[in-house]
Amino acid sequence: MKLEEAIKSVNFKNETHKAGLNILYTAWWIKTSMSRELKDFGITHEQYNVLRILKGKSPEEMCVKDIAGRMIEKSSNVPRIIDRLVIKKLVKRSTDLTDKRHTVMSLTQAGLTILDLSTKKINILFDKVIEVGDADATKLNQLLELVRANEE
Amino acid sequence: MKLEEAIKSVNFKNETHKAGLNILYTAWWIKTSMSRELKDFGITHEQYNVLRILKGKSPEEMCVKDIAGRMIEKSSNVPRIIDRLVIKKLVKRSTDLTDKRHTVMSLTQAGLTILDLSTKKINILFDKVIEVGDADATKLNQLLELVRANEE
DNA sequence: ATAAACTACATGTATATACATGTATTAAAA
DNA sequence: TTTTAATACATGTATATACATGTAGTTTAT
Repeated sequence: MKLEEAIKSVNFKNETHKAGLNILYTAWWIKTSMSRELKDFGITHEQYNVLRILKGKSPEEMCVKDIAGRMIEKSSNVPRIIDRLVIKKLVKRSTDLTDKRHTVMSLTQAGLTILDLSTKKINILFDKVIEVGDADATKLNQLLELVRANEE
Repeated sequence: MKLEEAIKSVNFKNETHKAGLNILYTAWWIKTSMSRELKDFGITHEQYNVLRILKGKSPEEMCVKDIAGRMIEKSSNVPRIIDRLVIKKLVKRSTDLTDKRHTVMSLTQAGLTILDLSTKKINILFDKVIEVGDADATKLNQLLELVRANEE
């Protein structure tokens, strides 16, 4: 669906304003698509993101700060997302004994299984549904970096 | 900041996967930038969005469904966002007498003032901070439509 | 060695997201 | 006309976002 239909608006101030809204809408679209795939596994896309980050360093343990630094949405409340993963026994949490301020996390076997299964679905989403082609994806990445070039 | 630094990741499955994460991260960046500008006015970017939508039809009143249909994030809970705008007296809410299922909203004078002032700040964000140029913005819009082309 | 500052995390509050369910009103069907 | 279905919205619950504050543990400075 074209942006114009999606938000029932035709008069954008200019192409840059439209691009801003288009990025916000497309991000919502991607998140919704991801959530739909993850629903069967009983995890949210934020919880999936944490599992994925943990696997990146696995079998090494990671502390909250390290995980937070890898989150896409920087204002995520990582301790609380982990609370839910611990309840579902997908993540193990313990205190680092060399520095007791650190809480360290690692995937459980169940967490690894859920992650592998759900990643298959997410990969289909990114490879089959989002069909932009390599050259266009590269161009898109360049343009998005340009959008954020003037860091606040 | 490059995506790689922002999420401390270098191994993306492919350019399309990277583009997906890049869209999510850039959307977070834009929302955060908007929220910072809106903070002085005591409104969130979702509340700003509703005010902007109301102005689009002003002085005509709009019902919840019409507003919801114009929201960027389709799963927004419009009645509750409006609750907060009504408390701040930025929006007036009443029941449509021709169909009492409809709740109709319109901007108050205060709402209009807040909207005009905050829009000045938001426009600076989109015109000065997000400096992509018209041709690049047009290309970006094309590529984002391509990302969403396979509607689920 | 003790106080002060810093760090990492937990927790609290307000708002938003995502989705399910309840309720009043209107329209349609039997 | 009475029942049934549909519509529009309000409300409830779990989770997440955004941000402030509290607290335990560690480091630094005196």
